[in-house]
Amino acid sequence: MATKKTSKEEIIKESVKLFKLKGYYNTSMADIAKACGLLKGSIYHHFENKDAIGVSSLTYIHDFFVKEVYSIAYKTHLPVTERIELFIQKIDDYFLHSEGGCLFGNLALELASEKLSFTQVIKEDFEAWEEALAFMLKEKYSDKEAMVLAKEYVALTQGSIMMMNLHNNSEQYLQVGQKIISLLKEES
Amino acid sequence: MATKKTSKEEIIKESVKLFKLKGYYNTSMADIAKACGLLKGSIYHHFENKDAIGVSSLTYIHDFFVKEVYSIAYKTHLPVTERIELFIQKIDDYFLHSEGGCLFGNLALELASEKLSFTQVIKEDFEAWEEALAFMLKEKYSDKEAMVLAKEYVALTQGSIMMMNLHNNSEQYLQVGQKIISLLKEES
Amino acid sequence: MATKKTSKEEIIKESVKLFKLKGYYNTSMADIAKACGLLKGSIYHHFENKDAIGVSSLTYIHDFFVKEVYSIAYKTHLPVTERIELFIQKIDDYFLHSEGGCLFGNLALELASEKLSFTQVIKEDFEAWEEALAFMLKEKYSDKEAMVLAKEYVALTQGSIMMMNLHNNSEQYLQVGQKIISLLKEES
Amino acid sequence: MATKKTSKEEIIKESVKLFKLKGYYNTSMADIAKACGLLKGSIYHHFENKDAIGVSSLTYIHDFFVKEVYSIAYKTHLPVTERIELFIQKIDDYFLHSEGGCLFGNLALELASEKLSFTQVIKEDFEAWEEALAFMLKEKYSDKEAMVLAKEYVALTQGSIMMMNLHNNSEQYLQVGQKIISLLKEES
DNA sequence: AATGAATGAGAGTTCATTCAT
DNA sequence: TATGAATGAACTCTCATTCAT
Repeated sequence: MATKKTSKEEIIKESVKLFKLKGYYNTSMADIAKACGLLKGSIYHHFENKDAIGVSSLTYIHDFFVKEVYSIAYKTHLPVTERIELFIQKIDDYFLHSEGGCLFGNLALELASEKLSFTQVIKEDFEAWEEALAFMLKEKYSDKEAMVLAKEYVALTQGSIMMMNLHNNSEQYLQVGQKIISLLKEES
Repeated sequence: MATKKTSKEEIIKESVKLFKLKGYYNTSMADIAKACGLLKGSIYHHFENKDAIGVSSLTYIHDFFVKEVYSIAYKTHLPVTERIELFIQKIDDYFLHSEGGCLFGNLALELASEKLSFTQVIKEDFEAWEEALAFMLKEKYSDKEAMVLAKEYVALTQGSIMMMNLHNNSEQYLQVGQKIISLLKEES
Repeated sequence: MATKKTSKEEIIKESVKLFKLKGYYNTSMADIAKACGLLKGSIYHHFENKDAIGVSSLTYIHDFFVKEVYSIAYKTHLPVTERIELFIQKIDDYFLHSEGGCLFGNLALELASEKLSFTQVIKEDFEAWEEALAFMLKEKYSDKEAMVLAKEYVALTQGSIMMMNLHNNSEQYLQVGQKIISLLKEES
Repeated sequence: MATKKTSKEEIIKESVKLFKLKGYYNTSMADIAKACGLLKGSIYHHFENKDAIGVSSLTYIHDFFVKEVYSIAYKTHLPVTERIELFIQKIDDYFLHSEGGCLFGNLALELASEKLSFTQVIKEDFEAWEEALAFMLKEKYSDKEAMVLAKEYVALTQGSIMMMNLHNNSEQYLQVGQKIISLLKEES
């Protein structure tokens, strides 16, 4: 479903990389422009300002996760054990190859109290993630239990990405996915 | 004209608040100075540069946790159930009243790949936290299991603080501490 | 509100004037900008930093002297007496109308032990000057004598410019050129 | 005739060293204080401001030269050949061991058009130097010739110090003194 | 006399943004 | 659409100077 690969998308892709690695404030418009082979003035043909790039970057990643990952939870023609494994697989694939960790987590901590338009998208993503997980967990747990477990596992995943990022070491991270899977696979 | 006798510790305290709420790059020397009732130039009387304030802020909080929190784990004259409850109590007290979340977590995500002198202190703190937790868990679990659980709970705590911060809602956070306590209190 | 199309060369020309009159450290980026009708931030569009302006200024003057003055020495189709007169004429023309003296001499004394990239260009210029003079003097003197005389006359010229500058009086300076000419014109 | 070695003199001595090596504007009050083992605020007990240190430094060196060097010219109970040799000897002793060159020459070029109180002292020194030399040269040359030669040799000395300083090489400098001596010693 | 905290101006530099070409 | 020159505000940091202690 890859779309036109417009310049706009290229700018977003490069911005995502930079925001993850360098942070939002520490990434300049010149950094973004350089990464795209442009001059900084030229970016304003595509985005109104830096914040617009920030929001678009978050939305871009959010859309990817909704379409490619969270949607898996709702493919009820597949058994839930298969769905949860696919779900975790996709998430692991993404974060184990994502230099700089998770854009949502990073910007959540850097900008939480300052840029409300950003936190809005971040919250929406985390909620979609939690709901998708909870939807699957409800096959075995009560609605309330499922939601609590889902929230816990999203938080744990974010904390693990933070540690993985800090230590440049993915060992610990991997066990998170397996724990989630086992929540549904273990015989009760 | 002159003399207000601002101490290094005062500057650090104000900086910690600002760094947590606004982030590192988004906090200016003028912001810090203003919070201390000084002009921006005056801060350089106390700190060589902004990075020195950053490292000192991290070290200040780290020292507090080592002395006031992590040390509890090693007070072996107390029963482990009492120690873990005190330990969690102290951590909860801190983070439930800490506007802007956890300085270590926030700066870890904002600066991980950019300021190695910062990540050094952050790593040290997380390791001290993990070791203190593991030390208590070893009363009931193998050395290896204890360390795995400790790492998991530190990550989970960080992730929970992130969510609490994002949603301005402490509900979910509180259950993390209780889960850790129950790891040691439940009859096996 | 933009666009005045200031060229690099314009900035260099104004900088040379200012550096000669006020010295390097005492000339601010704002001074340079103002002389060019710009704001200080705008200069960074043309030069990476102040030192780059300094080196470019020295190089600009050096290139002028190489092309317009020192080259005269090597126009061997002209008799040496004509060459030396032209050579001295050009140098006099320059320094008698150069407010603030000689950029090379001034910056040599202000920055000799601090900015090695500057002293490099300054040395190169003085050496080119000495070699050009020596090349002409070799028509009447041995290689060694010619070089000694050349070095002496460059030093004397620099000292004379210093005095001319200090006293706002060109009398003494003018005799230096005549002495050099007479070195080649007098019957031995 | 060494006087009380007051703090004031110490500050001047350190300032002279720093001004010669780093230039006037590039030497901060903190630099001077540090060199004296003081804090920068303390200097203001001895000097009203930085310019006062600058003028005092120039005057200090000027007084030294008047008393120890230029005075030699007027000791008419000695033969002029002995006087000129002593004179040159003293000057060579000074400049061959003077890191950073000549304070008068350096500040002349850095501050000529900016600090008139400085140029005043500098001019006075150079004039005293020229007059002392001329006084001796008058034994063999007309008044006018003597003055012209004296001015020429002071300028040449300054130019030579500049080159010596720039190249970190004293070879060429030494011949200047000998040339002056030979002006009086050669049989006509 | 010396200290050390503070000042206030200004240094060099960066940055998001604008806009004529 | 892209460029590149310019803006103006803000940034980190330095400096000469002041003054209560």
